[in-house]
Amino acid sequence: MRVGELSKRSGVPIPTIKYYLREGLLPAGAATAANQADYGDEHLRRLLLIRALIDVGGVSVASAREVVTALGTYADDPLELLGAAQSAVTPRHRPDRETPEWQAAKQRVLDLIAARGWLVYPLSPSIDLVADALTAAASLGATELFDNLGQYADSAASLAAAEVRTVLERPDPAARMELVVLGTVLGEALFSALRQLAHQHESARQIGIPEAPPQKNPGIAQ
Amino acid sequence: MRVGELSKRSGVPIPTIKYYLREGLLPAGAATAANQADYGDEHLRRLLLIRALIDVGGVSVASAREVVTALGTYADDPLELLGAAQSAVTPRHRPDRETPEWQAAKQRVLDLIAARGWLVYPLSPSIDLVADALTAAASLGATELFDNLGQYADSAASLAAAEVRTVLERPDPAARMELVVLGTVLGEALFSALRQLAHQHESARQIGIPEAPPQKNPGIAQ
DNA sequence: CGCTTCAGATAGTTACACTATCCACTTGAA
DNA sequence: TTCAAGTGGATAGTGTAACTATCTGAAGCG
Repeated sequence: MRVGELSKRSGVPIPTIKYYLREGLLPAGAATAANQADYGDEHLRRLLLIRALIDVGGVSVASAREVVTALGTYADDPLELLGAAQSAVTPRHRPDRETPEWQAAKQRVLDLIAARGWLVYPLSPSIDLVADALTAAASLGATELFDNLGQYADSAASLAAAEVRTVLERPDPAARMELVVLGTVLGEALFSALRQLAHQHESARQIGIPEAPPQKNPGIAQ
Repeated sequence: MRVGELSKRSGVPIPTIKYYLREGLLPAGAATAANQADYGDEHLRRLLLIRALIDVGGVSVASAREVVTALGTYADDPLELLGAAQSAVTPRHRPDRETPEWQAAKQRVLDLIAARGWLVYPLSPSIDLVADALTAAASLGATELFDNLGQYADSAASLAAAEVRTVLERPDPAARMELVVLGTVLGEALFSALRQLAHQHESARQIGIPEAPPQKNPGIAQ
């Protein structure tokens, strides 16, 4: 197929496809003439993956490129791919990490990891992100928010266990690697939205519903 | 205090503080002369909140403004504030939501909500975000990732229940409202980082550790 | 008195993610 | 066979976001 059809089938505008080609997110098609190229189903699939990362996962174009590059580079090493996908998705940090408060928060995270016997890369940026959140909460006097850090860790662990199990059930290795990436990125988007809905429900339940919702058709679901 | 000290105590550069003042994220100080103003602890606190939202929560400046505005507007209505904070944090959507596949995904989400008796705003953007993730996974043939959507919902519910309980334990209403916002934004950042760590652990455990990690000092924690 | 700092205003910068044109070819239906 | 529509590749332009820099005239302060 040529760009026009690729565009129609993926829903991505032609100029954007060209942009992704330039940026190296999408491999070039097979050239059939000086100004003609042929794209296959793998291009369509790659394009859908890119759009899932960018639109649903909120990943930047640069990070998406790193992810798809890692998909090629670590085609047989799920652990490396997971690390690459995670660090690509991890935002650039701004917080000040030199303060003693931050160091204490990081130590708390390391203790949590050690207490649970978690096997993680000690240099993983995720550790610092947890410390960032703890430090920010503490600086605003909201330490009680994360008093039960253990419960967060337990929930995370049980979700992760189920996801990894699902991924490993895939027989085809190439498809399995794609699932690693999708689980990392889409799983986060999905869970965070579900968490918001659960917040709404629990707030309404524990506070009571003081007044009718402000929208048209104001009924509460179920 | 004057800007210089506000800057030193918060770690935010003076030009950035001025920018936040211009953009209405930070209220102006009390004017003491034509070109002098006085800032208090509430300005410092507000500044720390803004930086927590932006740096740790990854919220845009525009969304941060909406959140702090909502903090003032809904000073006595936690449910409204929660809704405002959630929609401020929710990213703008790109995916195509007109396809029958997406409609089916949305129906699945609505069924899940109904089955659990969750009390949520039927028009909440979070519902659409869940449908987006489901649709993206389906378009790439990864439906098995979210076969156990129920488990995600259960985890989200138990986390949310604990957080809402923590927030309601705060006696001071103003401080409680700040906790609503912090719980929404920081809680997400924290959980998503913990989830990544849990993924590392579970992957290593279920796959086995094929080789030494690539970093210097390559030991695995604990 | 003189050096620093300040508030407020305006203008400039960098990064990002596209989007638009242009050109010299192909393609494919009439 | 013709010729509009489409194409690959290159280059340039757009709009937004989040700062960052500079300027001006007026305090603050030792």
